[in-house]
Amino acid sequence: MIPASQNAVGRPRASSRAVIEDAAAELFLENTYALTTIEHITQRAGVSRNTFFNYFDAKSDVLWVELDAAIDRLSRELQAVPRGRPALEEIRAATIRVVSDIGVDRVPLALTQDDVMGTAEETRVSGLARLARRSDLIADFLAGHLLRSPNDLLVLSAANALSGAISAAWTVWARDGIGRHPLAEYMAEAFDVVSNGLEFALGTTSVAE
Amino acid sequence: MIPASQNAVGRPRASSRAVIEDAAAELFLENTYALTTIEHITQRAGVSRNTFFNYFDAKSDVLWVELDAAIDRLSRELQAVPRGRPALEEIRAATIRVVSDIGVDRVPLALTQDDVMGTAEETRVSGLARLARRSDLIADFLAGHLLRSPNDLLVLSAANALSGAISAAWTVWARDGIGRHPLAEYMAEAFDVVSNGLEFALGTTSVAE
DNA sequence: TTCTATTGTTGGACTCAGTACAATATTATG
DNA sequence: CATAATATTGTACTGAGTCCAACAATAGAA
Repeated sequence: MIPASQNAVGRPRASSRAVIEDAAAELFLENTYALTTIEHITQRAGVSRNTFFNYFDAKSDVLWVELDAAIDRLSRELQAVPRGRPALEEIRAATIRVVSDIGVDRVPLALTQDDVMGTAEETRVSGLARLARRSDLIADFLAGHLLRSPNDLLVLSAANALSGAISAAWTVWARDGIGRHPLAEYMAEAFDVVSNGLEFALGTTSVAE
Repeated sequence: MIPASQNAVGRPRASSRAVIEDAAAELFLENTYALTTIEHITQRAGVSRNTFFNYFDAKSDVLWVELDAAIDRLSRELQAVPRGRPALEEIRAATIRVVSDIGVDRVPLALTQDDVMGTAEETRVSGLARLARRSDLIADFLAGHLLRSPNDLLVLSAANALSGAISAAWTVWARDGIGRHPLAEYMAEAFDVVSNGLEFALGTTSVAE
């Protein structure tokens, strides 16, 4: 409930959205995601409970701010691709472009601090919604560029597989500890796996014991 | 609240679980998933609200009974595969085995009646949890058979891609209208896409306008 | 049969996410 | 300064999911 006038002079007042994000990030780390209520967050942020819902549709949205932004960018990048280009290559290039400026600073909360925040299940489900959104984007793109229906089995399989691989890159990057290698490297490797085929990537036979 | 004694003589009393499932299926169709409360379901089923939670952890679980069973079976099938076998082939075979006896009768509620039940978003999120579980199964299997970590990027990418393709097969099968072709056929095609590689499946260049 | 342990079912009280809507404050714009 | 647009708040509500203690039903042993 600290009024803006108590801020240092001249300093621009932080937007409610940013204040809420910061408060949430702190509390998730202190008390885990599950034990943090929206009321806690808004109390610390010094706003009313309803203000939270002005900026987020769900508690879990705060976890995925960065990823959502990345998916938004991917969407714009894909829309900008002219027809006639090799579809798979363009998806790969767009994905890596979007991801290449994601550094140690801007990372989805959920990914890096998953263990700290406990209850991976809680966060996973909401994360999966992002996977689905990305699948939709890619499916639409593929459908447009291959002149097929977005409900086509080939299109859907490919879109889901690609989105899954992208997810894997994010996940492993985070688990390895961001900063080891840039995310773009993981992304490229994950793409290769599905592009070239699992048959090729995994080999035809598994390791004997 | 109808006591069992009012049932026809000799007929074995239906388990609460089945009664709840049936009531839910009816109500979802009548009023959509979103507008059906757990109280509605249990009232029609003639049990108390708490009994619902004896059998299901969440309202959405009722939608996925069949799919959950299929994933359980997949898990058992994979565990039974001896070491040294070609991993990808075995996953493919196990998946198709599991799916081959799924007919018009036993279908996840959520898939077939998605439009009827309205609000696909609601159902999608819970469905994604199944995709994740299947990814985990496959990742564990691959890790074991390739002697790699389940957190390995190759393993995770492959697992996610496969699980995504499997999802696509279910989805398209349902959208096409079950009964057109057996699910196993869709499944085989979806597998081919990721196994042989998207590069191959999609071609290197897209269609020009 | 009767006693007993186990399992299934219920009631009740509770927390919290998310929604709806009207009222008020704040800011921008003429 | 007046007015419109936007941000914020208060209040009241629904419904999912949890917890726990009480109670009913059933099976098995004696």
